[in-house]
Amino acid sequence: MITKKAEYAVIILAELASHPEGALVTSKEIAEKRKISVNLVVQLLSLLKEAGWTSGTRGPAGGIKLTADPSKITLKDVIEKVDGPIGITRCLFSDRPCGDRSHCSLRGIWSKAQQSMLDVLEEATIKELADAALSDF
Amino acid sequence: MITKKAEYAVIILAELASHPEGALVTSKEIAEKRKISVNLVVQLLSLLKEAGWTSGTRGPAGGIKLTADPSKITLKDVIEKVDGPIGITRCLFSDRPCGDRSHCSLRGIWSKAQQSMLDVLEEATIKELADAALSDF
DNA sequence: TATAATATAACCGAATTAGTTATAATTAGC
DNA sequence: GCTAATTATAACTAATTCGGTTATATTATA
Repeated sequence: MITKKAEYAVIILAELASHPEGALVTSKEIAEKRKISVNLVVQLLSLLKEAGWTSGTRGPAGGIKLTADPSKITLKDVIEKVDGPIGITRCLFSDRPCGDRSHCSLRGIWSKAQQSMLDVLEEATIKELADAALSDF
Repeated sequence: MITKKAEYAVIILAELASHPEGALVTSKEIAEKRKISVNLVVQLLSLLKEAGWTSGTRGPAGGIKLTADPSKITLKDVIEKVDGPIGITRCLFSDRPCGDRSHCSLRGIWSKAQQSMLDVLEEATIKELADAALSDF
């Protein structure tokens, strides 16, 4: 399952993307507005920074800003960064069919189902979400 | 994630469907052929029976047989029976957006991604799998 | 009556998840 | 320089889930 942390990370990025480019937003502001524990926001920002999507300035008047183009960050990217590789079944975490078989029909179905899901998550970007979110609140 | 138990259940049904209609197959045979612990096979058969897909005859010369049309059992059915309701995010287990909002764009994306996956799993049947599996071994 | 088989429930250790706590580093303003 | 605000990072924890086992009862054959 896609974890809540991954979902929060998406929300945090969308929140950042909804501010003017380069604007600094504090963890606390994000946490309060999106109703996420400040601790979690801070923890997740660490990952987002590592991925090269955000950068922070410390001290009073500090905050976080986006450093990547939100139209280039897909939901799949964010999920993989936070949760690690995506797999709807344990089978798909291996790079070959189990046992010593060369082919497995079931694996083919899992793979197709997962790819179908990933297609949607690869098409959806943080920017789209940030734009749409304006009408959500 | 789709659990191994759900995956095993699918395999067990496919194995049963690969035998002549009405033929009795023992848990032990299934377990050995598909490399699943006998205990697990037995445990899962209990669920499959509950779903109305199989029935067993006890005693020596007993076994399990399919009682449902394998072309009517979809992978989604099996997964839901074993794992319970499917949800790729926690959000989708609730029947409304979180908070007191009437709309949530992110939820819409999760929903679309999940449905896309379910479309594949709803289209795939035990019969198809059983037929294809002949070439897998 | 012994044995082979299904049926059902309870249990268990390990991993994962969601979230917290603790602590360090940096910077602005007084 | 000191204090407070803020990011940065790591370690920890309680609760849940997962994969699998164990135990016991029931049924049917020979």
